[in-house]
Amino acid sequence: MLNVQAETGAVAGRWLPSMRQPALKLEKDERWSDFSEVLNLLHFEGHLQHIHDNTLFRRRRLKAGQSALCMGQPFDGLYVVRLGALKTWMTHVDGGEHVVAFPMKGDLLGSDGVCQGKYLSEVVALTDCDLIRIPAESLFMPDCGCNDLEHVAYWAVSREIVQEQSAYALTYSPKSEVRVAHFLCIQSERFAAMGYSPNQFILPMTRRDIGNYLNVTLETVSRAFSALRRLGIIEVERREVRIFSHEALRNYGS
Amino acid sequence: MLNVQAETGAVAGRWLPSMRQPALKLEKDERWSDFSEVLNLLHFEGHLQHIHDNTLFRRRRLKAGQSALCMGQPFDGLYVVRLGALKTWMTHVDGGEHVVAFPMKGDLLGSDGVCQGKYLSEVVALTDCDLIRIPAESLFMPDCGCNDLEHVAYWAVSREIVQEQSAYALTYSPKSEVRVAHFLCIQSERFAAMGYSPNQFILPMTRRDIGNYLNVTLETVSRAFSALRRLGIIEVERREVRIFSHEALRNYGS
DNA sequence: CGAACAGTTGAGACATGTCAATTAAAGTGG
DNA sequence: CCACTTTAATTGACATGTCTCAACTGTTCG
Repeated sequence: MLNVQAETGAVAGRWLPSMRQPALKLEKDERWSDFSEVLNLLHFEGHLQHIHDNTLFRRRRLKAGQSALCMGQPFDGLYVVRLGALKTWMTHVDGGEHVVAFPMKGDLLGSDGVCQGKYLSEVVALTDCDLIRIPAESLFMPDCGCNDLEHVAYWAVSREIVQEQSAYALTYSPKSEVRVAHFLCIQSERFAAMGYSPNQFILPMTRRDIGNYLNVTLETVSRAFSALRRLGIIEVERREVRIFSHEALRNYGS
Repeated sequence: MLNVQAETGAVAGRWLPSMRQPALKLEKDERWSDFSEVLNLLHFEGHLQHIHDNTLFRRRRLKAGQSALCMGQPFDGLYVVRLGALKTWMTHVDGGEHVVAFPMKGDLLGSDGVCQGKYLSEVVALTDCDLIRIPAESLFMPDCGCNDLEHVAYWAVSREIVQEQSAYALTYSPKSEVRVAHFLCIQSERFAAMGYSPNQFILPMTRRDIGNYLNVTLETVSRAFSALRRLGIIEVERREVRIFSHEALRNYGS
């Protein structure tokens, strides 16, 4: 029998009546993901106890513009991005929007919700998205033995630290053009890591979002794009970006 | 018998020969901390299975200027600051120093080392320090049942995410004086959380460190301090800071 | 006492923010 | 299907904040 303990009672109840159907069909059901898919998405390479865990996780579809997580909402689990692009941000005291990250396929959402039991940032879908929910109940189960899931979550949250530090370091460069160049480098690498082309991609976010991420105004971002275009390093037409020289982009400003 | 499995074989071996001494004396030994002290330092308030865990953790003393963790070193555990102040930084591609955090009493070190098995930032002691080591071996023990320690680590690493996001948001404000004012606010709150006076404290870091943290030059930090002093909001004499109006400091620039 | 370092302050250059005008694209309602 | 509005993006002119370079002071440490 398939293990559905990871899902909430209410949702599991909706599925149980059709349990007579063969398991094979369930595995093809697009509304569920299994443990191994989560591990693949996260690129987890550590060692686990119960390698073939049958736990299933419910997916959650989002339309572009829909909110994935809201600040202050009680923590109900972590989410792994299966498809799409999102924006994590916090509202500054003066009302300004501070963009923390642009989560994409394989990234983790909600890791700031563990320690206080509520989410501390807003997450919105920039494109249509598909998330996998790792319910809070299954993250820490006192009555079970070794918990692979908590171990993976621990590892993934630690990885978030690293990514955030990198992003933080991104805003270090004194010149805005260098920051934008570095931003494009990282976006390119992320698309490559997801299996897409690193030379040509479509940015899911606006100039304003990039500005709020790099801590500059949207006009400065736009001017930086234009400057890089004039130098022949990139081609940019609205959201579409083509990189001619990764080398020049990486070494720009140094 | 006291549980020393959390310590490495080599270090435990150095202790074992004196095991005939009464346990009471061991508890008073300043080189060790127990689980409950770690929980108190972290301000952990969640629920655990084995509330009275006798695991002991070895402390590590550092003189001001000594390195606590080095980038690239293999991950050997997490550290909880018991005393003192430190600086976490990463070297930027152009050789510049990007300060990530100023860990103090109750803060966690090394959380960026979990996912790749090596530390990704440098940590140096700004003052004499006392750290508590949570060894990597004890963080994930496959052969034991429920692992409270991993659960606490998971929680603490998540808290790091939040603190880093806050710090990140700190560099949001366009004006450097506002950033410095906000920085002083947060330092004040942290001293208060550690049981010290929020109105008067001594900064453990240089103007350059603050600048590398807030992404401005040291001269700009100095000028911002002077400006806040002229406004009568603070008094500052080298590292000594006295805050006259938390209200004015918090609302400065808005 | 001299050397190195931390910190303050000033003057000028330069980068970025602000405000504004313009264009293109996308969504809205008759 | 077509005005109409809204939003995203680009670009220019100007004001301003910050960086750079520099001089100077006070402290700490050999």
